[in-house]
This record gives sequence, structure tokens and C-alpha cells, in this order.
Amino acid sequence: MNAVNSAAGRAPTSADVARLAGVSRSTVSLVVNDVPNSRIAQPTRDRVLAAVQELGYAPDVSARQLRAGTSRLVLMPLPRLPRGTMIDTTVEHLSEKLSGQGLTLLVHGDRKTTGTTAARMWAELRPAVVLVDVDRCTKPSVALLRRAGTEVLMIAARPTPWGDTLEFDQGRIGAAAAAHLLAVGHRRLAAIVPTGPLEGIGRARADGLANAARAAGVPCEDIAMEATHESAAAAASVVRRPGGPTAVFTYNDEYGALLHRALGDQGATMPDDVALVGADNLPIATFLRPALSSVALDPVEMADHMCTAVRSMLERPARSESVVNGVLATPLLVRRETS
Amino acid sequence: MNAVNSAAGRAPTSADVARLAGVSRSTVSLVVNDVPNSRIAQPTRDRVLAAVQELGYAPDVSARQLRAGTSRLVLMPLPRLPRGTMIDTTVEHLSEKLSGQGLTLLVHGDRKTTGTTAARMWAELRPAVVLVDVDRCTKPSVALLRRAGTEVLMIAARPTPWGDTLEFDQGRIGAAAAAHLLAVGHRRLAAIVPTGPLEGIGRARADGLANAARAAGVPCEDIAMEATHESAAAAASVVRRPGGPTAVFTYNDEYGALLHRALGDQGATMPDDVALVGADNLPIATFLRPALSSVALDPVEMADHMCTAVRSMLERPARSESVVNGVLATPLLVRRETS
DNA sequence: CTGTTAGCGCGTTCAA
DNA sequence: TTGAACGCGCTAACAG
Repeated sequence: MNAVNSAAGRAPTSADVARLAGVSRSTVSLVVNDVPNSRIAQPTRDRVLAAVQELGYAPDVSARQLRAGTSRLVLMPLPRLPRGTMIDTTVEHLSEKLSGQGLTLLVHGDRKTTGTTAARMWAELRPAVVLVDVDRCTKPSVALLRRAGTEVLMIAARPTPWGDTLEFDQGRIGAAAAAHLLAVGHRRLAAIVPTGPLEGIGRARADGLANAARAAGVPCEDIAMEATHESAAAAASVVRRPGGPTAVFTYNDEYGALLHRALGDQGATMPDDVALVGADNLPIATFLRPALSSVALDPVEMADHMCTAVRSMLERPARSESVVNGVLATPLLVRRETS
Repeated sequence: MNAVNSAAGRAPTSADVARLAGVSRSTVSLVVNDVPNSRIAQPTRDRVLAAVQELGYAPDVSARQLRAGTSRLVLMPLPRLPRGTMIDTTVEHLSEKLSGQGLTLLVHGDRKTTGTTAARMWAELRPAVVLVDVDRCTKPSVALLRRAGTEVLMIAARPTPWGDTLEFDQGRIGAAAAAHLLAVGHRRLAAIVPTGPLEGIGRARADGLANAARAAGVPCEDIAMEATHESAAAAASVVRRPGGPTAVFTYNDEYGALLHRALGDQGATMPDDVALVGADNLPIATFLRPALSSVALDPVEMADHMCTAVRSMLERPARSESVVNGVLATPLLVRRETS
């Protein structure tokens, strides 16, 4: 007897359950799935369920999927750029909501592959829906998945005409910061733009700020910054120069923390000398003093919108012309002490 | 023609490819899988591959799995407690390493379910391996999975006799902090223990510190603290009292940041008045000044050990007595300026 | 009213 | 290079 290594075996099948319960495989299926209008006597039902318990039977999704021609899987490849704790929070909420629809959320660990190679990789699993950043998709790759019966829901800065999208423009984060800063009376703004791999997102956020500023007739400048104290000190000097901005949007809370520190070192008080607004609402924002205002995205709201979109995609008639075009989330300004 | 909504269709099957290439399904299989010793003429091979391309054919893992009786999936349920960005990076590295073994890493979004309910949920997917925290497993649940042909690799504080484990005792983090602090000459230590859901992990880490201190004949106290400035100030006062500790292990870098701030406010200099060591090596540690020393776990090392363990589990003979008992990672002290 | 038989879906593999 | 059979669960048609 080996309690440890019994993994040799095949999993128990419905045939095993049937044998143990003394019924046919069909009966097992009817009982296990609680099929309506299937008239199975209670005693029989009980025998089957007992056998299920005893064997630890769990129907093989592969076989079920093969037969059904459709799966209840939602596949979510990791975003190409790390999004911090998003996998932790959004995934948790989304998973919960989807399971209410009988759907299972699986996160695919691969973060690099894109285009049709990625599409093939995902298609192999025959998920009902792939929920993925637009930057890993191409028109042909989406077509490939859709031909395979897999719906594709893309997170994109703007709606694509060739697919379903959940819109999220990073610029809206900058815009939210701008709206707040303008409302509080600031008339000279600046945006920190990180260097390195984050520059793309950073620029998008900064552009959102700049556009809102322009619309209000307020000047706005970009300030490049690395994630170091030295670079933060340099950025702080730029901010503090005569005629510099009275409020700075810092890309996110980490860059905000660095600039916060550098400004403090240079004797600036916040928000009186300079106002600061970060983004992503990281824990660090609350640890600073004065605490950093931040533009937040609510993971619960994101999960909600994702779930709704997935649902309407699965419910719409096949080959219908309709396209899902929702919004992923509305940025929310969490005002703390630096603004 | 509807370029948008073609998701109606079944995915192209090997039969479709066969038809298009004018060969049999067997041939398609042989070509697609590049089966050794199968002598398929080059022109035939080319026709098949062309058809594969044209149709965007990707073999259905369900069907393959059903036939093979075994899958190449590694399923990793999210840990019950949020682990911040650690997951994000570990998953990325692990995924990459596993794909080198022809394995696919899938993260299961459910974070709540435990015991046999969870086991059933995971078993449905018939993964080759489930890689999961021990706190979601029970002996029967593991048995259930193993009977279903799924290996279970648990992350646990200590090896379990009834399963394969990758050992990671949170106490080792505290121990690493202690080793460092003792080596630098400190003779009165303290550990911050967070309140709330993190208390369990916090106490484990603190105990690691305490044990190491005891072994060195050095006194060590626990200081409870919430994640607020007020609580941090109170903790700082406790630290600064006459005869208080000369070095504090702060549970993690966020609590470290709070205490760092509070100590600074009270005029303490680090590391001269008090030394501080955090943990998890979060970005925030480098943003503080003086920068916070931290006990780090290398996500690459963790991924390595996970991958090795998975491999040896899959390679060992079925029903062998051997048990995998590796170590998840060795804590590494990153010395910065506070110690 | 209660349960069963038969055949399907898709990729793989072995004998032919 | 191929035909046929298999693995597992589902369901329509059918029998007791």
C-alpha cells in the first residue's frame, strides 16, 4: 500500500461509477448533471451519488467539452507588461463573478507570445472566451480564434472595428488627475513620464493630462524621470524652478513617492507649494505624509464590466453583427493630502 | 460576410485539414506532431502544413488529452492570501520554464475553495500537476487528486509525510533577518507583528526571528502593529523606550516604511539609533531614505525549484515511494542603509 | 414511470 | 499512407 504515490491511475470514469452503483453510464450522467425531466428514482439517485463520493468522481472536462463542442472556460493571458497586483485582485473578483455564470477563469502564464502564435496557443484549449490586451492581438489572430469558436474580448485604448473591446484609455487616468487639479484651481500642470519599458503607458497617461489642460487653456509640460532618487531630485528641481508647475501628476504612486521625497528634501510643502497626484492607488500612497492623492481603478468595477461583456458575448446569437463595446472602468480620484 | 462575428463555427478539425490536403486524418496527425519514424513524403508533408496554415488549425487539447489519458497542464490555484506582486513575477518565470518542458501553466482564479470541493474543481481539468498552498489541501483531497492521476505539489511550512512538498517556512525570513542583525552586532531585537488577516504569516516570521535570537542568547520581543501611522507611532515609541531593541524586523517592507517614517518623526536615526529590516523586497524599500534593508525571495529561484520539482514528479515511476521534498527558496538579505 | 442502448465528437496509434 | 478502434461523457431514441 502506498498512500503517497497513487497518481499512477486513470481518474475514475462514469463507467466506474456506473459499475459501482449497478447502473448504466447514462444514468450516472443524468444524476450527476441533475438533468431536468430525467426520471430517476430517488434510491437509484442515492446509489449513484454514493458511488460518486466513494470514488471521488469528477467528470472530465475534456470529454465533456469534446462532446458539447463548447467549453465554459474563460482564458485570460497575463498582460505583457506587469500590472502589479492586478492578477491578484481583478482576477479574484472576476473569477468569482464568472463562476456565478458557470464559467471558469483560467489565467494563462505566458506573457510574451503574440499574434497568431499566441492565438494558436490559446485556441488549443478551446476556451469560450479569451480576454486579452489588444497589444497581443492582430486582426488575423482574432479571426483565427473566432473561426475556432472562441470569442475574443480585447482591452484596448479605443474600440476596434474588427472586434469586441472593453475600452480603457490610459489617458483617462491623466484626465481624471487633470480634472481634479483644475477644479482645485491649479493653472500650471506637469506630468512625470517614466523612462524605460513603462514609457508607453506613461506617455499615454501624460497625454490625457495634457489634453485636458489644453482644453482648459492651461499649460502643461512633460518631465521625464527614472525610478531613482537622483532622477527624482532633478525632476523636483524642474518642478520648483520659478514659473514651474503648481501641480504634478506623477504617472503612478511609486514615482509619486520618489518625487514626494525629493520635493520634501528641497523644502517644498505639499500641497501648498506643489500639489501631487499619483495613480493606481498603491498602498504606498497612504504611507506617505502628507498622503498622496491617487487616481484609482476599482478592481471590482473592472471585474463587473468584464463579466458583463463576457456574458453578452456568449449570449448573443452566433454570427450576429453586434459588437460589444464597453468601458473597462472609470478612473476615480482618491483625494488625500497632497492635492 | 461578417468579419466580426464568425465565432459561430466549430474549430477546424484534423478532418478538415485532411480533406483540404487530400490525405487521411492519420497522416495529418503524424505530420502535425512530427512523429519520429513516420515516413511521410516531403510533398505530402508540405501539403498538410499548408492546409494547417490556411485553416488556422490547432489540435484540440481536450481530444488529445482524452486520448492520451494525460495532460501537459500545470494548474496553480491562486493562494488564499494575496501575495502582492510576488505571484505576478513567479508565474511569469515558472510559465516560461515549464513551457520548455512542453508544459502549460494555468492559474486558477478561485481563491476561496478548499478541501475536496477544491480538489474536484481542479480534478475536472485533469491537470498533470496541481501546485498549491498546503492550506487549501487536506489529506483526502490530495488522495482524490492523486487517484485521478493528478500529482499534487504543495507549498508548506514543513514537509508533509502524505505528499510532495516544496518547503517554505515563513520563519526562515525572520531567521535571515536575525542572522544579519546579530552579525552586525545587535543584542536586543524586536519583531513587528501585523494585526488582521496577515497576523498568521506575521507571527511565523516573528517566531523565526525569536528562535534565532534565543539560540544566540539575545532577547527578542514582539510588537503588534496595524498598518496605520498612528499604530506605527505607537510602535516607534515602544522601540525607542529606554532599554528597547536596537534592531527591528518589520514583517515586510510596507510595515517597515510606516515604522521608518514614525521613527524618523521621533528623531531617531537609522541605523545608528535603531536598525530596521523589512521583507519581500518591495519597490518601496528602495524609495525610503535611508533605504530599507529587506529579506528577499528570488522569484527566479522559486520558479526554478518549482519547475524542478514538477519535473521530477512527472518523471518518477508511477506508484514509486519517492516523495519530492525541495525547498522553495532561500531568503536572501538585501542590505541597504537601515541596517 | 424508470432506465438503457447506441452513437457521436476529435486526435492518436497500430496493424495492415 | 491509411482504416479502424479507442478514450469519456452526453443525449436522443427506445424498452421494460
